[in-house]
Amino acid sequence: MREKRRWRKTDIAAEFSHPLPWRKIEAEGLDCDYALLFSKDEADRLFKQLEEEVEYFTEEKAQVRVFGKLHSIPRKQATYGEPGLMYSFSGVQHLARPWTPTLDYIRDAVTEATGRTFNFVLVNRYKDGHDHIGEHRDDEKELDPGCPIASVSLGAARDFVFRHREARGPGPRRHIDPVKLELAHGSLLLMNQPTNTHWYHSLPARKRILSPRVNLTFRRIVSQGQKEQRPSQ
DNA sequence: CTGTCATCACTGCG
DNA sequence: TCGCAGTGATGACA
Repeated sequence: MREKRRWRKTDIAAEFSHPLPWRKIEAEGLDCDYALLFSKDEADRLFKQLEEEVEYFTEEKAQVRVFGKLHSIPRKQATYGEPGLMYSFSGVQHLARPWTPTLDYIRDAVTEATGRTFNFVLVNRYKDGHDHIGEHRDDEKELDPGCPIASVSLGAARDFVFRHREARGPGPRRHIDPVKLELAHGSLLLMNQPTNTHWYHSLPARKRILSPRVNLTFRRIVSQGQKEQRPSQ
């Protein structure tokens, strides 16, 4: 959540009529805020609507080469946002589709709750507990470094794990306990700076989970033009 | 142009 | 069922 901001009447009305009980999640270099954004009934409705609306990348666009072998990614992905926005991950550039009504609605609810605006969302669908994502950071260079990433969870609750970059891999430099939490149906997790520079996160497989989860990570992408604005000699 | 660095998901265990 | 170690070709960047 942003501390300093200009208050508007609509903000104040929203804050005092529906104050969200935020849980602060902190560790060395990690700063997150977690809250239940939607009631179960509303989250159920939004999940169903997204299952009808969202068009995911086809299998061939969702292949990645890892250690010399091609694999289909163990989940489905889609990107939506302002017309013309491009986003690159896993070495592939994707063009954002225009906002759907439900993504529009959820984006506005996140803005209402956080005072932040977003121009892009990455949708990840995990069809069951076999689908997962490995440790990574959301550190794409086109992201606005001052804007948190807002992660909305709908569907099956899943474990979520943060690990410090110096406490992972063979021969970790330091021992730092991982930070684990469960992302509930209808929840919102804000990942504030500098979380994504020091901590990797993953959604590990949970083979007893049989139902799908849809995750929306709202981001602010800085346009190419803005990025190139820097003082010249 | 060249070297360095980070990356992604699977298999094969324990 | 979970999680760790080990597996490298590719692109970004200085």
